[in-house]
Amino acid sequence: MRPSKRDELVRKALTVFYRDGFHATGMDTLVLETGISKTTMFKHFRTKEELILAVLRLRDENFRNWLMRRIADLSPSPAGQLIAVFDALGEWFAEPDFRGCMFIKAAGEYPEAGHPIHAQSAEHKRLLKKDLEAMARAAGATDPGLLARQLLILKEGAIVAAHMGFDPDPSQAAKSAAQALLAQALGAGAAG
Amino acid sequence: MRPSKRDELVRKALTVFYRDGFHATGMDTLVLETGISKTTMFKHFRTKEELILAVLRLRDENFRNWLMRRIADLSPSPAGQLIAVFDALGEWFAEPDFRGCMFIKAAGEYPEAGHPIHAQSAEHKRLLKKDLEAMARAAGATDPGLLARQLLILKEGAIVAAHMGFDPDPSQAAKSAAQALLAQALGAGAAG
DNA sequence: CTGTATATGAACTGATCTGTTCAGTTTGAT
DNA sequence: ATCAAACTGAACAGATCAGTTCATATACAG
Repeated sequence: MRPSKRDELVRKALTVFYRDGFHATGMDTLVLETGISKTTMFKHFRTKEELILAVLRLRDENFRNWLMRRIADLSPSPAGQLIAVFDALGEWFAEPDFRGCMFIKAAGEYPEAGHPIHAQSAEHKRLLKKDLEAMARAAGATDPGLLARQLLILKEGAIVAAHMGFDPDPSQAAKSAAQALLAQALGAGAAG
Repeated sequence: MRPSKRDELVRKALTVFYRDGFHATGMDTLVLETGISKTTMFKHFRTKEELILAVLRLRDENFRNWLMRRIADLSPSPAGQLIAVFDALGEWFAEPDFRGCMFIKAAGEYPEAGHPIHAQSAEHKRLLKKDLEAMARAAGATDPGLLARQLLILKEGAIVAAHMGFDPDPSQAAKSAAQALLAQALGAGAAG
């Protein structure tokens, strides 16, 4: 348990960056909000960017683990789990501290594709797509790649809708769309 | 043509904010990139926030006008136009300066729902939803509100996918999903 | 030609930004 | 008890932040 201060910093910085944004959060703010000295911060991370990258790594791990475990709890079958994704999203959206997707926000604040923060955010989405595609294949979809892409697009759209508040129940709207797409992807295979 | 400098400022500031982000763009950068003096800027807008709001108003007008005209050119029927939305998106994604949705980014950088910039960004999406819902109603969808919400979620997801680059052809994936949803929304009406 | 509105550059405020330096303190293992 | 590693606060650097001030310049209408 040696590097506990580092983990504590990353964990607490995550909540501040998520709440206020990356550019809007200064290192002095992090000193106040984490109670960790600036000297220690810059001993563990040479730059703010490195800290952000560590935060995003933690977020990726936390989020994907949470989602996969949640949908496994909600449904035993791969097809059911693909739909349960949107029930899990609905639970997330209802949390009082929900502020949208940290990776979408990171990619927005660092908009160049080549920027490390942007690239790492995109990687999180690619990993999600791989997870969905494996489930779509296990469910017996005719084109698991396409279904995974469509469901991922629905997921990202629902998150944006929930954060910006222009849809009264984005997870439900996305879920009904996902059901139609899944039925089509399974039905076509059975019929062909 | 009296307030031409003001319009010029808003137009040029839009490209810089869109390219680099809001917090990342300082007023001195705008002086360099627009060639307009800081004194003039702060005569037209009392704060940076007011300038951003004007930029977002222009962006809303430009984008919605462009989208509606483009889909009207691509298809004569409401149902065809709902699908053409995703062809139009594909053209936008292919532009070299494409950097995602300015309103999603604005809402990300100003994450509090009550913030004027966040609220105005959300309003843009609500106006888009109204446009889509009118088209869905004209197309004869059983539940025009639901179809509009689903298509809007697909649109936002496709934009995120295009910006973050985790889908090889997001507009096509979203379009095929939209076709399935539209067919369901029209078919159910004909069958019932 | 004159008066008014608009635009300009440059300097300035005071705060905040990322990152550094340094001298001293806490911590934990041996 | 000792020693090294980790942590601390505070001051500092130099740049940049939003926004102001002021004296001057340009444009245009009567």
